[in-house]
Amino acid sequence: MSAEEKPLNFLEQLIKSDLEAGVVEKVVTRFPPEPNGYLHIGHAKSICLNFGLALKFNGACNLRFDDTNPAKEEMEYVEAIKQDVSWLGFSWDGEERYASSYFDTFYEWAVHLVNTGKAYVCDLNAEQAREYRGTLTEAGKNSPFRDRSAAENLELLEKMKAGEFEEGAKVLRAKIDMSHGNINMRDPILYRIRKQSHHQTGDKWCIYPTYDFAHGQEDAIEGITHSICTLEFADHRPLYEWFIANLPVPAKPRQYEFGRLNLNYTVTSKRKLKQLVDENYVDGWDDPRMPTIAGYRRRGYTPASIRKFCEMIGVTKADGVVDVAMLEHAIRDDLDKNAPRAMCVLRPLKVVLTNYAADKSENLTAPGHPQREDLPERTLSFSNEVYIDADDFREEANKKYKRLVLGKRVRLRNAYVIEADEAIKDDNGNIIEVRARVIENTLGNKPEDGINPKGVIQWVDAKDNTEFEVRLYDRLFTDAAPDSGDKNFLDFINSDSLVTLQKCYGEKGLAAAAPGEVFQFEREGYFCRDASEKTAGQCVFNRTIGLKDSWAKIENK
RNA sequence: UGGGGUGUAGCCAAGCGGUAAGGCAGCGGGUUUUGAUCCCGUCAUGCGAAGGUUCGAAUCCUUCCACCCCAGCCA
Repeated sequence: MSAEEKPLNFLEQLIKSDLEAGVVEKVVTRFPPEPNGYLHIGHAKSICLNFGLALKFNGACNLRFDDTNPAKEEMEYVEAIKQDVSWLGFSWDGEERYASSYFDTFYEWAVHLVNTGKAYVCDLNAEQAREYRGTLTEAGKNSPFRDRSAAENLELLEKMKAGEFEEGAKVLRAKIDMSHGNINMRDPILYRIRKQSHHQTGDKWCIYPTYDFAHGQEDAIEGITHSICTLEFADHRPLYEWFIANLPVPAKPRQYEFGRLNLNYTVTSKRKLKQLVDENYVDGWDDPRMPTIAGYRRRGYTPASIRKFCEMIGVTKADGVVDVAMLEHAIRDDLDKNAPRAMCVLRPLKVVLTNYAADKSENLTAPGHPQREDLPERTLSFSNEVYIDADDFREEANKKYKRLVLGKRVRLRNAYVIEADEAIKDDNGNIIEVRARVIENTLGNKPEDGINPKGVIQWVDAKDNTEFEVRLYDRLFTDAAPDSGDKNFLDFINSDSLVTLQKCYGEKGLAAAAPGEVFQFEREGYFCRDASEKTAGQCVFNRTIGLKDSWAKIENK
């Protein structure tokens, strides 16, 4: 289905009709992360949505840090977030924005609410406030401080701002309705006292606005037309609208909600991801097993594959769980089309070719990609000793096994057909070497005797190759829903999620692989030269994803 | 017993009163010097359930059921 045939999602339909009806002249969206952690695949969905909408409808999308809580936020995260959004391929409109740069305006607007009798300073502590708030089914009751005069409220607010009260001693609240069915409307908190310095504003403030008192106003200031957030904020929409209606804001943005992404076998909660990092279950936010943008990048996922995935899953208000196989399909599809091919032997088994001169060697050529003539050919060296994968040889096997078997033939990919004569074993009976013969004139030709090999395997010259480390990654969790119900996600960490293989042999051209470059190691999968500083000076390849393996299904039957 | 939201195949998802798109996964087959890719075929008499309106309902109405979110001075 072409792009123009693809049906519009509900937000695209909405924007299209808003544009046609003249409700807005130009669509402006925003991606508003809080800089309290690294971006993950769920954020990628939001990024693709917000930036994608702007692109599709010729609008603009801002990057805005929703930095209203200095206790949790750090500069490290704002830098990482900027890098990740850029890496995904999007450009925000102008400079990045910060909620904190509007703090003066927010304060003026708080004063405005106080002056219009719509906000008051409340002395209830957190516990008391909870009691007064009521429950989901019972109305709350008015705070005893609800009826302070505007003058008194103003004086107290100024003292809060001046740092004259301790944290938690007072808050500024909107005066709405303590019996409202929507708890967000029961006199929500606008400002709290936090005597902490902020990564952007330093020590200028000791009171900070809450999300509710900030978000819609940020949108209004920036001229956001469609403020898109996840479903759990739908309950906040009436409050969002209340502020827009009761404040002298320069525009009237509208909030819309969509269903956040859930992926099976994956945890996407910043808190839990942070725990995995802090407690060393993984090697940092960019560990290739992490569902973070940084993790996928290090793993070898391409920006295009992540964008494709986000397009595939769609945007709706239904909260479902997407099969991680969809993400895997997206990256396989991209890499199959674009990654240059190479050969690598993960578990080397030496094969000595007894009828090939021991002092001879030759250079063979192989296509860079079976379907892409634009990718350069590569040169493979060949000699009388090659490595093949230990899994590709058996002393005996049934007809389904299409690799090297004693007395049988196999094609060495891009090279000759060989026939195995003998398996050499050590004292424990382990096969340590195979002796085989090259079948004459089979480079590019079938055997002249008509006995064709059943299969093709990869190999590497044992005398001229590149040696490196390979890290095989698998899903981080063994359970499809590791954080559902009362489960503890840490109980389901896959102990085999990282298998490190030393002394893997790849064709010699791989020595020139650039950090971050991805190859298909034929018959194995896609592998990315690690680009992390953690492995600087070493040659390490991370497995992005294996090839689809129908043999595994046959074998496991 | 409150408020908000959602139910279309194993999963994601079109559908907007005219007779169930597409993708992922699966299954069967073909091509192949990658057990990959690619190609072909297959996969909902059924749209949470029951009633109703209509010539005609996944779409409209009624009732019911299930699931998700909300009682941070987090976002």
